[in-house]
Amino acid sequence: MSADFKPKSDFLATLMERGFLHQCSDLEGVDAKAKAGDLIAYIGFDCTASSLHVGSLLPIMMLRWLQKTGGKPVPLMGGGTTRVGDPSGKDESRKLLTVEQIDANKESIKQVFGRFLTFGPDKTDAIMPDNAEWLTTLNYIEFLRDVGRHFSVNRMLSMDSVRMRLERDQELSFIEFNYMCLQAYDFVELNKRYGCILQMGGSDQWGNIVTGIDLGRRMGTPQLYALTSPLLTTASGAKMGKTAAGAIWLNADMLPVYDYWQYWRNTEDADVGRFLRLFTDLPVDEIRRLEALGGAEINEAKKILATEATAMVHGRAAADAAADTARKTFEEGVTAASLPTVAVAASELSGGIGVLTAFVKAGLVASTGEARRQVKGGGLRVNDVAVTDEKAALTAADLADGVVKLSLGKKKHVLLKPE
RNA sequence: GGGGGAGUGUCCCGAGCGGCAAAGGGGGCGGACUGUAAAUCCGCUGGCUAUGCCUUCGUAGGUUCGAGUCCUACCUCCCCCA
Repeated sequence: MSADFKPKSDFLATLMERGFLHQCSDLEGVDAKAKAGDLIAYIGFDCTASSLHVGSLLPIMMLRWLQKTGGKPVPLMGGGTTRVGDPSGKDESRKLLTVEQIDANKESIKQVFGRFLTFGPDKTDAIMPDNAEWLTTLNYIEFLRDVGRHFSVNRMLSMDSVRMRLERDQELSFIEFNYMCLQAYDFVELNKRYGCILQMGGSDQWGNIVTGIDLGRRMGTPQLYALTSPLLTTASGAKMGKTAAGAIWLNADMLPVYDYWQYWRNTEDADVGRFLRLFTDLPVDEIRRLEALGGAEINEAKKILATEATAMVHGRAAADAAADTARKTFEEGVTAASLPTVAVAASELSGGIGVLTAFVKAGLVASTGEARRQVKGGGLRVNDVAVTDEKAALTAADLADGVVKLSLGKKKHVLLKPE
């Protein structure tokens, strides 16, 4: 887009320099607001799971930079919209979450934001409203009269998200058609309540955000703005944050810190520079130096990426510990006590556990059948010795320093600890 | 309302004469090669108390020694006509 635009504000300068900017409704308008120091911006987050995952990291980082450059970040919890259920996944028979589940998820998600943003009562302190506050009390008739009349169905039909569905003859439910109305209304409500003038989000949110701006104009808010970030994929085209083992969760109780560190450590060469810019606070000059490293030296950059990104979510100490565990495990071949640990009953171990079962217990494989196949392929190791006999049993004799080290492939290790 | 078509291995796409744990991809996982990368090559990709047993092809019945495959009803989606 406007590559020739020269931002005057630190906020936009940072976003552009680090690769966060995909589209903006009015660069100069946002720039002026940011420069003046009264930019209040929000991003909405779903409460469908009890943790956010790596996919949400990019928007969170945008809020972080906003705060660092003098703006006020507003992460909005979708407590209300989640009750309706985002219908975008096509024939995903979406199970409606109970209100209790949503509230529990919300509480769990909140913790993560504390790592990235400073909350409080001051001007640039973050606040975290929940759209349930205003959505759940809406009256249908009133909503139609006050808000619904401002929506032009003609215009909504012309929007990409809708048009593509219609052109492909795919089902578009009424509720989904309404989703953008609710989101647009959020924007207006946040403006009235908190003076929020900018909504950010992924590039897929563009249409919804612009609809909010439009609604705002009709309902008499000041000029509102939209800003989106690019859709993130790895250099090989895979979606960020999903692996076969599951999503890369941000909460430590859903994914061990060590595994989180490993996720970043295994970044593809071609992504290192981009990810350093997006997911760490390192100065851009430093990143330029790191991404220029060639051959095996790029691994140093990956370790820095992993540690910095992990420190952001889990704290510096935990990140250093993960880095240290990795160094011992991979570079020195030593069993580090801080590898992810799974407890087993001591009595069970003394009686002997089948190797296959042990690997299932450790969570390294999903079933004994899979374990069996991995044995055939030479993928399982106990205390760094390949498993060849699937009928073998683990006993107390296999304990080394009080634990049994189980490995799947070269990278995944779990310690089995009797208790 | 009438006519036509479709729903397959719980990641996705997709073949499937009445003998089917079900072709082929993609994705994923393991192995080799490397640098814990990419690319490439090879293997695996329903479950279990495992030379056998159990569960899978929209749902429920039926025909048959035997049904993903044939019949009936129902559900959902798509197309054409009204």
